[in-house]
Amino acid sequence: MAQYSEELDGLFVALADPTRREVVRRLGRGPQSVGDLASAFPITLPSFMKHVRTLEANGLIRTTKSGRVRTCALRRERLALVDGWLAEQRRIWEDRTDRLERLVAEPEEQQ
Amino acid sequence: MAQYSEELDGLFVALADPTRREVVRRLGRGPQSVGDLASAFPITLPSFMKHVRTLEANGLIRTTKSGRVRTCALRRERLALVDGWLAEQRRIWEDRTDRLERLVAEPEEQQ
DNA sequence: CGAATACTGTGCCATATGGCTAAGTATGAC
DNA sequence: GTCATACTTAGCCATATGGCACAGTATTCG
Repeated sequence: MAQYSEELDGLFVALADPTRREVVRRLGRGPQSVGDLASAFPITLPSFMKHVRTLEANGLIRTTKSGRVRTCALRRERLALVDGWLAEQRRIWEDRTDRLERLVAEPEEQQ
Repeated sequence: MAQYSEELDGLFVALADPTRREVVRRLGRGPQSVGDLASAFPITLPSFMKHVRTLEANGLIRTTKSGRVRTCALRRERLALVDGWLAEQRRIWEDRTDRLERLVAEPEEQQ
C-alpha cells in the first residue's frame, strides 16, 4: 500500500515545477496544442518541449501528433494517484488520532 | 486562487523525493527523533539531515531540539495545501465536463 | 572528568534540471 | 516548388540536488 514509490516519484517531480503545474491547470480546461500552450510561457519552445516530455514521461498527459501539430491532453486518472497518497497520509494520521482519543477516553490505559 | 505557486513549489519539491515522502509517512504516526527516523534509511546521517532541513524549510515538518535530540513532527495543515491544489484541478475539469454535457443536452448550441 | 551519543558543519562530487542558441525536419499554404 | 509554420534535435551551460567522508560541538552517562 506504499510501493507506488516510483510512480509517485515521477508524478511529484512532474508537479514540482510551476511551468508544468500551470500546463496541467490549462489542460484541465481541455486539450491544447504545444504551440498554443507554449505561447503562455516566457521560455523558448525547445525548453517548453522538455516540460511536455517530462509530463508525458510521467504519465500526466497524453500527446498525439496530427500533421505538424502535437496536441496535449490531461490524464486525469493519474492525478488521482497523488490524491490517493494524500488520502493514505490522512488515514494514517486519523488512525493515530483515534488511538490518542481512546487514551483520553480510557485514562486507565495511559502510560 | 492559483498564486500559491511558490508555496506549492516547495511542497511538491519536498514530496518529490521518496526518502522525504517516507519521512512524512512515518511522522503521520507521531513525532520522532532525527536519529530514530534516520535509522530506517540506507543513507548517512548528514545526508538524511539535508532531507529533514528541506522538509522543515518547506514547512512540511516542525522540529525542536531538547538536549541533544531533535524531534520532528508533521505539519498536517501543509499537506492540505497540496490537497487544495488537486481539488482546484478537479473543479476546473468538472466545470469543463459540465459545459460539454450542456452541449450534448442542448445540441442547438453546438459548433 | 572521560567516553559515548546525537547531531551539525564543511567541503567535495557526480548527476540531474531547466534554460539557451542554432540548425534540422515535416506539413500546409500559396 | 517555395515559403512559413510547428515542432524537433543537438549541444552547451549554470545551478541545484542528493550523496559521501571527515571533523566538529553539545549533552548525557558512568
